[in-house]
Amino acid sequence: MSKGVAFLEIEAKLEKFAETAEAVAGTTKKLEKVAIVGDYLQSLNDADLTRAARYFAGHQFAQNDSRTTNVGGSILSAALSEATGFSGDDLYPRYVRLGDAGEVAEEVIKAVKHNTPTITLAETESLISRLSETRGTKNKIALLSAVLHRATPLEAKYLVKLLAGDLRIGLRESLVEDAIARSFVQPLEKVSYANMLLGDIGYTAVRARAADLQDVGMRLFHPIKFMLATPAADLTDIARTMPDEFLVEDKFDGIRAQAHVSDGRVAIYSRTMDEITHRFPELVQPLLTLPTDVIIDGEVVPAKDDAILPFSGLQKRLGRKKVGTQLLIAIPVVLVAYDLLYANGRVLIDEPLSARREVLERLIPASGPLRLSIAKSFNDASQLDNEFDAARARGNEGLMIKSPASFYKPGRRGREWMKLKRAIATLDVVVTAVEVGHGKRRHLLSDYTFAVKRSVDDDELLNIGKAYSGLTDAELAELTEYFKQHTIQEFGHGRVRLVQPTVVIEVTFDRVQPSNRHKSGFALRFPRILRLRPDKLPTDIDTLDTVRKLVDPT
DNA sequence: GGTGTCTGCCCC
DNA sequence: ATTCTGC
DNA sequence: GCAGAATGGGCAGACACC
Repeated sequence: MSKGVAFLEIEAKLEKFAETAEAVAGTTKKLEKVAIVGDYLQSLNDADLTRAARYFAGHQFAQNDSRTTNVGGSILSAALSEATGFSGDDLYPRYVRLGDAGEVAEEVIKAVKHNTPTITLAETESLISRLSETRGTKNKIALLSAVLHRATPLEAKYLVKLLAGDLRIGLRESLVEDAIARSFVQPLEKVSYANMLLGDIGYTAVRARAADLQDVGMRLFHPIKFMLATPAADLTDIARTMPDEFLVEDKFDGIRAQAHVSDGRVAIYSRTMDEITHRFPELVQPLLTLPTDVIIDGEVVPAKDDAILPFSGLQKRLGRKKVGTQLLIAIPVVLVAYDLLYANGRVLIDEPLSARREVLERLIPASGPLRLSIAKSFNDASQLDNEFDAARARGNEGLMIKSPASFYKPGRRGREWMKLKRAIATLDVVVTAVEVGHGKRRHLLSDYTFAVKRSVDDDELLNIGKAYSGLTDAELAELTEYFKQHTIQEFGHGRVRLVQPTVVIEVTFDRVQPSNRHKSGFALRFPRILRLRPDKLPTDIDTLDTVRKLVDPT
């Protein structure tokens, strides 16, 4: 409880949280959002401050808490149905119209109930916690519907949004940090640094209010955020951004990993700062043999000796509770180390990359299960074409280009690090089905399923992927009208439409994989739309044979 | 026991 | 992951 | 330049249902 502030001891209501969220959603101005959230947070006692800060950041639990509710659209809809008497068939068209499960909940609760606000943030926390403990879909539905039964429209709206995993009010964790910093008069950098290391925006808020952020420093086994790279458009983009001399490494297609080693203990963290050590047991021993305590940044890559294996193999080791011996033999992994954030009792992130690498290179061997990423110095971006091809020939994805002067900026995506990837090809395809979007795209048919044709003389269309990204809002709006007029058949109350196959688009992707997802027997990795091709007829599109030639060996 | 559906601050 | 948009 | 929003595919695990 906060010190000597008795009037704050009243239990916070979900209704008030929801009203505040509505006010945040009501403006697009960040400073206004931050002020609204900040004012509200100040009015809460410590326990509720913890909860509200988490919920505003869109989290059900603290980041360092690995629990999940395993509640999604299906359970939310069933619980809402049970609480209101509306059938799934009543709810579905509303979802299509409103594009947000929370808004559906608000609308139907308003229609059938006249509850007064009773739900507290404490109860909200307990509901979420019980949902994570409850086994069985039916039990989860019963638990949730009992709460929705006595909820006001606004309470239901934000309960559902929270459980759906996204508030959609134009507020992310970084703005919550900003609100905490401003309202408790602490430097923003200190707040976000503390949040990262504490792994809980809620506890961070409490510490910020108590002006107790000074001794939150980097510690082993508290992961820090990863520095990210900006995609390079082309080589001139690199040339104009990088200094005269820059470092170039292969870009590995694996899992980004941060390894902490100290005192006979090893922990490996993923980009979302979850501990993933148990999935890669073969890396523990090599890390333990290091002569000093370290925090290493690198990539877990599937590899047999020097040969890099495809990413698809590695996926079989993800999300697994136990990795069996067979899998360990079939898909061995190595940790390719490319940065060093801590060593010999010293924090290195505020030293230039060149200095960090110097220490790293003395520490890590060139080969074996723990190996060094080779960094070459270049002064001419035009030489990167060859280097790129060489990286691809080695089984890697492309190149990373880094300024040797760059400090390690946790959580930042700057231009001091760039990544170069290249699409292997593009395909001309025809749109066969469209779907409505969500949130602010709820009025648009924004999601396109597309097909190639079976062969040069067989026009049978075979779906191969889905994409939305790449088109502007204006193009989406225009296509929405067009597709409404060229719909063959509607499904799911207009959520999905089969359309006349007339719109040709050019799509790109990182690779083609065999898959059962689509009728073609293939799927695309990272599909995106390059442009509309009004100059092409549906009969001009690419064929399954073309696709086959692009398939990655797996 | 086999199969299909839903879920994940999943991983990319 | 990628991409577009508003600030 | 940054943050936010909305979107893709594949995988294992947990369940419901047969």
